[in-house]
Amino acid sequence: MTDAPTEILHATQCALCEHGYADLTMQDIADETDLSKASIHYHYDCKHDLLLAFLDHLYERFEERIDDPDGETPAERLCALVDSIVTERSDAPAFQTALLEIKAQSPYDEAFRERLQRFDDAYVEAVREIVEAGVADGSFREGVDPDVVASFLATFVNGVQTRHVGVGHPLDESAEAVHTYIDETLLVESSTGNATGSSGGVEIGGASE
Amino acid sequence: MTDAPTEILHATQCALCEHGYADLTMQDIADETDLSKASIHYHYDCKHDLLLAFLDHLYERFEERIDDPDGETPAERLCALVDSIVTERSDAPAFQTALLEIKAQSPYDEAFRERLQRFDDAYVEAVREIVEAGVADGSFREGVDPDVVASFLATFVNGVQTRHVGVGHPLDESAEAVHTYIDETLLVESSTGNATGSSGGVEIGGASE
DNA sequence: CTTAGCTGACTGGCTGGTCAGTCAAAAATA
DNA sequence: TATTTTTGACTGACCAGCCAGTCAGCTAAG
Repeated sequence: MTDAPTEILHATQCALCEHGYADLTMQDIADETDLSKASIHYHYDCKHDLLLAFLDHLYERFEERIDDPDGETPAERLCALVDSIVTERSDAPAFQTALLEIKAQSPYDEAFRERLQRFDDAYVEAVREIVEAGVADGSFREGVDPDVVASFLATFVNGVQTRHVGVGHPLDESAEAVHTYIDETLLVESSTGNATGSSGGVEIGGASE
Repeated sequence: MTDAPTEILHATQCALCEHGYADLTMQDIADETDLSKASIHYHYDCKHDLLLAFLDHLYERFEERIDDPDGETPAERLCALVDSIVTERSDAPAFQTALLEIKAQSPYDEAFRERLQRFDDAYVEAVREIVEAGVADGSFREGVDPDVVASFLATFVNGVQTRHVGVGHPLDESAEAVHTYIDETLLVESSTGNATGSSGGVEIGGASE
């Protein structure tokens, strides 16, 4: 049994997946717990505070997830880092949608923006370090600028999520596109081998749920 | 003076910029017109119908805008097409935000999704044609697949908007990143000359007075 | 007894949508 | 032409439902 505040944060995630951010009510969250709506107000002063706490909670898990991605070579690690966001997870689709809703609210909310900035900064930095390692290591081209590539990939990954949520563009197609980008633009061209040890031969048209 | 329905659509855009999608009320829209809230219900049965009509209205302007972009060479035209969405305009930031809010609602609304799909399809197709022309024309590498590149750029452009709205990532930096991508990945490497002249662009919802 | 945790019942504000009725202009009628 | 009727555009007032947040009070543990 976890303590109430943590249980509420967990319930918030469930409720977000089921109802989305826009339609999220305190009652929805309460319904995912053994507590009443009033109890949630006992632990978190207002809805806004709860959401901020939730984002902070989420960031901690995010940080762990992107820290030290799987893979031997920088190319593999870079792909793993991209996939960690792009690849579909069990509860992902609905949750990604809710996150995009929150992103879209960030201009109206300084505190949200600040939190999202942390996610972005952490991700860009993680990518940058790997690219930097790849260049030092000799597996990436000499010309590549880690800062530029990191920002480019971060932007692209944002696009993957948005386009997936917005028009249902399949994630695996996007994933393959990034892998191709990494192989062709970043890697020094030795053999045509792709160090991209990702899902072999994914093709277009996977009907995503 | 325009007719009432058109005036209401215009008012919808203004209200969206001022209040965002999430906080948009029928009263907000009415306040941007000489009409009352009830009058808007006279012309559009419900809020949802009005929003759909607004998206249709927007699509018409979007189609015209991306049709036949400025530029002599395919590379120039491609950059113009990218810039037409990426480049900032006076009232753009707020409106881009509202559009992202709508995108984030698309999973909950079949009709929205259908409209957004049209935007995406039209844009991808416009890019594809230009890339195809570039390959035929010899200015782009032989290996490039117009479909893949078009989808890649469409995804990236989505990311540009999302990252701009979500964490305030500067648009011009993104624009430069795409230009670099086009120069280095698409263009056959003759002289390092970049045909990439960034032009004053337009985008999804240029509010014409 | 005190207090932390919790709750049902309630409130106040907001918002989409309705409705009876106003009004001017077009259409019909004499 | 003069008068009446119809109709399209519009409106203020109102309603029903929803939801964040409040509060007095309950209970069990220390």
